[in-house]
Formats: sequence, structure tokens, C-alpha cells
Amino acid sequence: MAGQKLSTEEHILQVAREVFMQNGYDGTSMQMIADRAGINKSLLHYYYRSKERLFREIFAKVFSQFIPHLGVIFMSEMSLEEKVYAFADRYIDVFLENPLIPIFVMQELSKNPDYLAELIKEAGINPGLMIAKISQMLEDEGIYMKDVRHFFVNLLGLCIFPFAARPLIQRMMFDNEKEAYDNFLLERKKEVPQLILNAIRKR
Amino acid sequence: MAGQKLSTEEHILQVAREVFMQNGYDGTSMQMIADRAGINKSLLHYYYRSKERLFREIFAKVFSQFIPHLGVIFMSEMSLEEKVYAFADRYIDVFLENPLIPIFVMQELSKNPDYLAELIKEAGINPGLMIAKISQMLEDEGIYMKDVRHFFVNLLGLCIFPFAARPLIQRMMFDNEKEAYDNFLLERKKEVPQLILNAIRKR
DNA sequence: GATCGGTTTAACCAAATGGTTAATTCATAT
DNA sequence: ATATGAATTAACCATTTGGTTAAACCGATC
Repeated sequence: MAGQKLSTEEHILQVAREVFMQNGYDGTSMQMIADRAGINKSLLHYYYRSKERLFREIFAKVFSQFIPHLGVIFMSEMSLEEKVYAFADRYIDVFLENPLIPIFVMQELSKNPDYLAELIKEAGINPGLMIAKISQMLEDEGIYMKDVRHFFVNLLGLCIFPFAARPLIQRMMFDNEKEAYDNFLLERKKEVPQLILNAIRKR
Repeated sequence: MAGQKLSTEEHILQVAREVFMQNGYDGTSMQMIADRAGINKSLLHYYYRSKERLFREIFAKVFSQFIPHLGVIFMSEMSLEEKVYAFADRYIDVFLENPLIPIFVMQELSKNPDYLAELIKEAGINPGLMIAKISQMLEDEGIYMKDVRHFFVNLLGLCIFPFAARPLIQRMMFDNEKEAYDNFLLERKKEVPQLILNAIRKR
């Protein structure tokens, strides 16, 4: 197939990632991965001792593909406005390239929430600090907000939800036309920040 | 257990609903359901011929627990403002009572998107009509919007995402304290409409 | 109290599951 | 060429999977 010059180990990881993301942990069997990778099932256990181990490695990688941006952008020295635009731009791009991430992560995280703690620390982001920082920025601009966390959840929700609910929304509102919906998602790079910033500025 | 005076058939449905919602289709075995219902596995097949059939019946019910509100609220004769408030109120209530719905529906829908079409029609909602109606209302109020569908996706995302991403957000931003997060979700009944309406009114 | 229909169960089935073991292939260094 | 160690496979294992079959149970009707 597209085995290129990847080491077998890397190739497995790549294939397993696809299969796991498409079918979830429970919906994936070691045999499926072996078949799609064109190898013997035992080889999976040779490189990654168990299904769980293989999955964890993949999940951690997927997680680190989008979470760190959060910290980078919001701990940066950009203005609030710049941060919001940067965030929407970054996240929508990432998910356009990896559309399965949102559902996959939510799905698995909801089954195994304990696992999350280590991943967050590993990603080197400190939510408390982030919240404090944005809180300070808002105060500096004379904007009052009951709870800054609404700001974050709003931003996250507006960017991520359209990907997670894609099957539903694309069908209901876009005649199931992929291109149309992709375009719609791109529009949101501006739509979302405008909505968020507009609401913050006035009151 | 809490078998009360439910017919066995209803009891099974109730237990199966819980198990399926918690573990997803793939993560659930007929044996699990039978055990949790305190019955023999064969009895499941007696009432519902297969796992698939049992699941479909449940999924349809779950789906119809929140989707019809969409149509009812937005096809009503309320003002736009009232509709937005009504929507947030309704949906946040429904999901506070059934927190697993969002992830469950997204998860299964992403694996089996074709199944969706019939469900939407069954629910008696016509997205195209809804969009047209809100479009008209906005126009009447002299508000211009590139694409009204952003309005819907925004509203849906702001209300639903906090439930779907609960494991992540509650841990990252709320020290994993359930009550605090529940309270936060309640606040959003006003927070979300304010955000949406504020952005629409001014420009 | 026999019988009848619906309900519930035990026993069973082939296939698939995650995982192990031991043998084989294969490239490389000697 | 041969010995060596890693890479790869075939064969196997116990358990679980969704599903079937036939028998047992059980309350009502005759």
C-alpha cells in the first residue's frame, strides 16, 4: 500500500491511528489493524504489548495534536483580539485536516476520564494560569465578566462543535454536501471571533 | 432491583438504554444488559430479535428526546429573542437530566450517519423551513447575516458542547467538581442567549 | 387437573476476541 | 557459510461474542 519508507513500527502506528479514530477503542479489533496494515496480528503484540498500550500511545499523540495550542496561544503576548482570531484559525485548521479528532477524543475521554489528568500536565498547559491571565486582560480593558470560563467554553464550543456534530448538521442543513460544509467551517474562522469579540466589547 | 411495576419488556429497554448510553454500541454486550437487568440473555432476543434492533429502538427514542424541540421552538410564533431563550432553557434542561445524550448521539451518528435521514423526518422537523423562517425574521428586524446557518450552529454549539466535552472541561477548569460545573451549565441558560442576541443586534 | 399461550431459562453453537508460544524468515556481522 | 539477533509468522489458547434451540415454567381457561 502506501507503506513508503516508514519503519514497520511507524506504519503500524499510522494505520492503527486511522482505525482507532474511525471506530473507537471498542469498535476496533487487533485483527482489523493487522489486516489494514498488511501484517500478522502477532506483530502488533511484538511492537506494542497490548491493545491498550497501542491505543494509549495513539491517543496521547492525538491529544497533543491540538491541546498544546491552547496554552501557546493564550499564554502568548498577543492582544485578546489577536488571541481569539489565532485560536479560531488554528483549531479550525487542525480539525479540517483531522476531522475525526473531536468525536474521537470526546468519546474515549468520556469512557476513561481519569486518564486525562496526566495528559494535561504532559501537554504543559496550566488552565488556572490561563484563566487568570485572560481574566486580567479583560479587567485591563474594563470589561466585566461574571465568570471568564464562559469565555473559554464559548470559544471552544463554537470552534469544535461543528466538527463533532458534523454528521448531523451537514445532513440537516447542507444537503449532506461535504464541500459546502467545509466552506462553511472555513467561514467560521472569522464568524466565531466576531461573535465572541462583539459580545465582549459592548454590554 | 428497581424493577417496580414495569413490564419486563419496558424494564429491559430502560436498562439497555443506560448501558448503551454509557458504553456505546460497540462497548456494550448483550450479556452486560442481561446481567444488569437480572434476566437471561435469551430473553433479550425474545423481545428484541437482535442487538441491532434493540439498539435502534433505543437510539430512536433518545434522539426524539431532544430533536423535536428544535422544530417546536423555532417554528413557533415567539419573537426571535424568546426563541433563543426558550431554546437554551429547554436544551440545557434536557441535557442536565440526560448528560450522556450528546456524546452518545454524536458517537453513534458518526459511525452510522446514513441512519440519520429517517430519524429527522420521523421527528417531523424540516430544517430548510426553519432556516427560511429565521432568515425572514432577521430580515424583518433589519439584521443582515451572511448565512443564517451560523446562527443555528452557534446556538447549538454553545448549548451542547459543554455537555459533550464535560470530562475535559470539568477537569481542566473546575477541579473536577461536579456541582460547580452543573451550576456553570445553569448559568449558561442566560449567558448563551445574551451572547447570541448581543452579537445579532449590533454590528 | 389438563391444556394452552406466553415467558423464562439452560445448553449449545460458530465465529471472533486479545493474547501467547514456538518456530521460521531474514539481514548482517563474522 | 554460518552464527546471531531481530523481525515475522502460523498455530494455538481460553474467553467472549451475538445468536439459536429446546425444554421448563407459569398463570389463565376449560
